Amino acid sequence: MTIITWQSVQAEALRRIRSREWPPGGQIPHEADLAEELGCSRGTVNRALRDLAEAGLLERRRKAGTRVPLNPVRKATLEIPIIRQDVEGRGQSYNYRLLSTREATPPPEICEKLSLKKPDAPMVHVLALHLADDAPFCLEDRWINLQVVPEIAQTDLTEISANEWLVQNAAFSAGSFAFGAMAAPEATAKWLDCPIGAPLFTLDRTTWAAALPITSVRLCYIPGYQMRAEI
Amino acid sequence: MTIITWQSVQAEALRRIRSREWPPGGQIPHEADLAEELGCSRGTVNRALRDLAEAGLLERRRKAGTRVPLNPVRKATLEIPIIRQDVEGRGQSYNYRLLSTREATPPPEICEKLSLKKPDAPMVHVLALHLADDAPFCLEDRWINLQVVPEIAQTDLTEISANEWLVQNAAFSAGSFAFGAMAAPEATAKWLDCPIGAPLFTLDRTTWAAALPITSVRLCYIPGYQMRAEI
DNA sequence: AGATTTAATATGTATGTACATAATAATCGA
DNA sequence: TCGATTATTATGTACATACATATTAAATCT
Repeated sequence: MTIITWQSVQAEALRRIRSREWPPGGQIPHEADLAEELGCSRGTVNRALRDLAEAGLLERRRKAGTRVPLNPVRKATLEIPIIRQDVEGRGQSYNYRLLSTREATPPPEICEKLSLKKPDAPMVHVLALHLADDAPFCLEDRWINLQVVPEIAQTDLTEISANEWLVQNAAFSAGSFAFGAMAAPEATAKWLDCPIGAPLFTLDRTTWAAALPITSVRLCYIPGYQMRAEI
Repeated sequence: MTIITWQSVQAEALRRIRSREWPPGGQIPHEADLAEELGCSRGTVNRALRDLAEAGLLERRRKAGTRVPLNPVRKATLEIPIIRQDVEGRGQSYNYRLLSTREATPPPEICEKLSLKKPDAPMVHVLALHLADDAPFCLEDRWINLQVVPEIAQTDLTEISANEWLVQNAAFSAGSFAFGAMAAPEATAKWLDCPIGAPLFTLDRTTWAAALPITSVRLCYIPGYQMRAEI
């Protein structure tokens, strides 16, 4: 006799969804019925189905029951590694070069990303290059809010990247990402050692501590870079 | 007196992580201790911390306990909507145009994506344009494995997009995504009504039913498109 | 001392029970 | 018949308990 775990219940539910034994749009049996049929407790079924619902493969509503959605919104889990780990995970050696730091008033588009009405105080602007096997890999263009992390002004960013420093030293509460593409401007092309106008994959990230914006960064990856995710 | 829920326990744990009350690299109290301190059962603490661990904000190991990782791998949940929903979610009207369908032998790079040694059978090749407010939005270049979904050959893809048909009619078991950027080739530029060489955000997706590859698709979005995710 | 076995321990999970919550269905009154 | 109220019901969650599992630390043996 095999033991029933919530994983095995989940696997069986997945099988029924994929085999269309539970067709799209259709209602599936109640937790209690499934528990009896599969020979386990309702808690176990609940755990299994709850996870599937979180993944978007089922829709659950109190009293209404559980159904297979007609148009599932697939949720992919994307692991956003620190660039060092991304590079080292590819079996390449990681290196980092600080290109410039300065204190300046952020331009309007950065203010907008940080939800600041107007630039009331200078921020730290960091330009840095991440290298894989000593070849350019990713150009980082970052603005850091001095009002939230004033210590950054005294930090030697030649030793540790702003990315890593912030991850290890700034309490954050929320963040948003946006992926896109852009044509390499002249300065970017120079640093990434690619033709001007080359299509670059970009990752914009803004990070918050409660209601205070900490940092906004744009990462420009070398031509050909791909970011992968599993479903 | 406020009631303790697993959400409130999770919020308190998050607060301690972010406030560095539980510093990076440090061990946090045992479930049993936390349960006593917060006035709830261990099950409730377990549920709260388990979810945080799944999100990458804690590391848990049996006997070793729970610690705050030094270099958290942030996991962003990306919702991959059907393009129709993406467009309609932006408040625009969705439209779809089938540009061409044909049966052909897939080129080597498609075979590779589908993990096929060599093309042993013809597949369906579909080219389609997704429109937002009747303007080009996204060009779809798809190959579909006839051996897995032969019904696609009899389907009228002018009415329903291959994307939607497959979501609703093909049982799938796994998939992988890759995001990137490319320069618009001449044909693509023509359909998307953008300059040749314009930087395009691309999404490659391959879908499987057990060990059988169902489809491989490349979506090319218009210049300026961004895909968003929250953390 | 070094290797192997054994004990201790923190998390992982299953169960039964009880009640909460949300949404639907049924009922009743005007 | 319509609208408001009241039951009903499926999922959501909390708890206590028990045991499983993985891992570490201690103990034991050679």
